[in-house]
Amino acid sequence: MKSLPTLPIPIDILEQYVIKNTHPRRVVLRVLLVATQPLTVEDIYQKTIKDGLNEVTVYRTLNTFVEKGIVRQLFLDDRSAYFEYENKQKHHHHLVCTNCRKVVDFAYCPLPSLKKNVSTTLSTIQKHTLEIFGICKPCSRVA
Amino acid sequence: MKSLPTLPIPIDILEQYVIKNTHPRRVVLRVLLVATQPLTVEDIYQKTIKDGLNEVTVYRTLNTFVEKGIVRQLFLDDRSAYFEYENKQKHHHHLVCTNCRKVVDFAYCPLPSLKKNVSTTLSTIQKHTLEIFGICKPCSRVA
DNA sequence: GTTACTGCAAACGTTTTGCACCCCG
DNA sequence: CGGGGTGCAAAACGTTTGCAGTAAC
Repeated sequence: MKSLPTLPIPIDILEQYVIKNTHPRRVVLRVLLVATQPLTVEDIYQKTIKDGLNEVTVYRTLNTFVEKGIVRQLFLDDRSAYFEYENKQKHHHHLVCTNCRKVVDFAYCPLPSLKKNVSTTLSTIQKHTLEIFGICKPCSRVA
Repeated sequence: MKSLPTLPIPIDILEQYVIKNTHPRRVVLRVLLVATQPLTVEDIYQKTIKDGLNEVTVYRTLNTFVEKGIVRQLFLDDRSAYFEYENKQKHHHHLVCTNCRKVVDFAYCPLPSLKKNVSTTLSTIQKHTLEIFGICKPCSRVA
């Protein structure tokens, strides 16, 4: 039987990245830590209303986290941004069902084999995206 | 001396995709055909004002083109969408300079080697993104 | 005690919508 | 001539900003 991985503790993360340990930051971080897929600001805000958070504070908190490298911001063919806790241990990309919006992590990354080719144009690589969109198995059975 | 590739003619494309041949559509298509990199709606609108186009019409025209598969819509870590003429002959991805916003096409595509792996989750692949962001050589020399 | 964070209201840039008119096929 | 396309104004949406009050260190 596989043991569950221990989740990091919000306060420890805030301390580690040397940013003030405030209520909104602990709450947003907790939401992201337990999330099983990337969340929009609206998703996160809805889960934090009961803790008294303001939507603008969620935006500002997420921007701070992204700047500090605690959280990764993604764009999934939407008008809205998605956020996920940046787990440096397992870099990954995403498979997205365009029907039910379910997002599944995808371990393969092509970047290492591209670096040489890219370097003729870009002298520094900052980030990259690889997302694959389609219809997931459950959704294709229904349709 | 390399001969320039012949550009498709807007009217022919509109006919081929069976949509009404109107002034705004010909103008927007012409702009996309001669573009050397993906353009935002604002970019396109600016180039079509002199032809009397309305910004809303540019939006609607582009949405129609995307639905018909004439044009590809991309998201480049921005709040705004980018559009490029869908040249089915040469599928490609993008290298984006985060400093000067220059976008360069990138021929390599990892999808073929991923298909098998993806298929355990997605029964149909509709589209995919691969964009690499960094600092281009000219920009890195200045900084 | 300072500095940085938060909440509120208001502004912002991008995109969509409702409706009357117009033009392509 | 009918149905789809267009222009205009206005709304909707996601996100950012200014400012006064508050909390963390």
